[in-house]
Amino acid sequence: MQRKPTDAELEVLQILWTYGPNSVRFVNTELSKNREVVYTTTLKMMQVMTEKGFLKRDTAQRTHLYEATISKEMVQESMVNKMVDTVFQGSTLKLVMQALGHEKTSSKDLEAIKKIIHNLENDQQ
Amino acid sequence: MQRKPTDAELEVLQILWTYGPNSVRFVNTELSKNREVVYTTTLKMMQVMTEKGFLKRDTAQRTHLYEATISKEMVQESMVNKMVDTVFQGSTLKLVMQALGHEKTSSKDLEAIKKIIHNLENDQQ
DNA sequence: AAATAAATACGATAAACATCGTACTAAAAC
DNA sequence: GTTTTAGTACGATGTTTATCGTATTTATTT
Repeated sequence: MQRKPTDAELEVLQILWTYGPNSVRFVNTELSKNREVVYTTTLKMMQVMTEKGFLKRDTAQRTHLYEATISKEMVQESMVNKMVDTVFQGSTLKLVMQALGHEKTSSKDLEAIKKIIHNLENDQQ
Repeated sequence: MQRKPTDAELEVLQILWTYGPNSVRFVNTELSKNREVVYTTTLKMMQVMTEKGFLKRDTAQRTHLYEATISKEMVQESMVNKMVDTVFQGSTLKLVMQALGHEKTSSKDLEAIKKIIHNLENDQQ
């Protein structure tokens, strides 16, 4: 991943991650649920994203199908790492504290996190 | 906070958050430890950041002093929230899982997180 | 006071982003 | 077989970002 995706590009990726390979029309319709976008704007963006290597496309049919080439997990990881570095002084703990402290985390989620910690602690020995 | 700070602006903020109000010279020297930056580039950036409202400056002396007007906590919170929304489907849990799963979190940090969870669980009742 | 150093002000520029209009092309509908 | 619809291609534009050079001003040194 040379450049990181921009905010607008993340919106496109999010849709393709959720629904799988799809047409420009589909992505544009999804995007339009949040904000106004002209069809050719979405088209151009997805073409640029293909040049950048974020997407690949299947041109077999008249309606081209685009697919994300970078995984959600990769992007999540690189974004988390970058954020930890730039605003949390390299401390994952601080990030987690922020995330838990300012959100109303459900007790079900808290339980899940406890389980993860439990597993990590066992692994580390 | 109208616009969010760019990556380069975050570097400047980070320095001012850490060392408090300081001169362009100081910030530029700090930045230069990581990468090459010409003095006037840093100057211009800090002037722009002042226009944007990210910094304020004291021009009483010939050497102006710049200070961050947005707190680290505010930026941290807005960045975490944005990230949760854009790449974690609104789930703080997923973010925390990512953060804990892919970093080597020390057992001391894990203990700290357990304490936070404990406190949250008590608060919620 | 003249020369040097250190600061700010300002404008120019190149690249990246986001947006959209127009032109063209292929399929579908009539 | 025309007309209408739905798609891609491509270029233009305005804005933001990051960068830096030059000019100017103020302080310090000699």
